[in-house]
Amino acid sequence: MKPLPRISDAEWEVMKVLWEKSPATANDVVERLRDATSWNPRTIKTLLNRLVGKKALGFEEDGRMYRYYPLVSEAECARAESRSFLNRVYGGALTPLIANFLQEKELSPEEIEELRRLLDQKGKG
Amino acid sequence: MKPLPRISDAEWEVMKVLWEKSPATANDVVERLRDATSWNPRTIKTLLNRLVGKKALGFEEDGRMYRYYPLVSEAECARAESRSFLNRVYGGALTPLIANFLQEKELSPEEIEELRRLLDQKGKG
DNA sequence: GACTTTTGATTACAACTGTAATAGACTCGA
DNA sequence: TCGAGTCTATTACAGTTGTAATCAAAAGTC
Repeated sequence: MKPLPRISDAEWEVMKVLWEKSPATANDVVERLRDATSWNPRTIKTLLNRLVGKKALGFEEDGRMYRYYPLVSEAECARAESRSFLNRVYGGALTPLIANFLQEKELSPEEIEELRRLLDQKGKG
Repeated sequence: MKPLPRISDAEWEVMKVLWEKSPATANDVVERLRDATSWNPRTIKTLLNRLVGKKALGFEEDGRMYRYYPLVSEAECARAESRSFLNRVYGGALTPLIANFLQEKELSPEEIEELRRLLDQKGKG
């Protein structure tokens, strides 16, 4: 298992864009972040650069532009982040985390049903 | 609602000790972290200091020693961290987060039962 | 009272982050 | 071919974090 790069908050936003659709040029990313953030395009370029440095992104040159794409999957990053978060805040215990979230978030009946299904499956396995 | 201080990873370890039992002197904290970490006592003093600066901890003087105690509760910090984590990694959606955790963590039948109970309650509410 | 020990306070310092600005290379239109 | 625009690369700079060392004050020891 390759060691995952540590992706910061701001960098994560950039990764999300590229996980959603890639490859994409810097300008594509800027465009797709325009609504969600108020970042200067320079800032986004910097983040792209750092992510390349961390080997979270790769790119192909296309003329003088780069087309960036993820080198790590969203799922594996999310898992890694989740683990470290769970350990840090809840000492690794899943139940209190979920209990806490359930308490404060509204869930649609469909979501509740979905989760119940997952639990059932877990109970059987 | 008072704004919560941002508590870093290392600082969180220190907070956990004080959430568990306080007030405690710096040396108490050092002692109680000896097993869990390999930090130099100086480092722990620094962290205590920073946490006081951030108003996450308060202290009473006891001679030339301080007795530290939390100014913010573990529950509120955990909630705040959870929210920001959920937003960052899962775009605020609870179901995928739980699904992800359920997938990779082992749960005892009791835990599953407990979670099912929580869900039922949620479904009714 | 002078010296050592102990405790918090101050200072250190590099890596990482957020947030850009500037520089250098390349391209395209005139 | 020359200037204007457009990319990426490099540099900037302050705040946070991890990880301590040093300083200064107080307190106990001889």
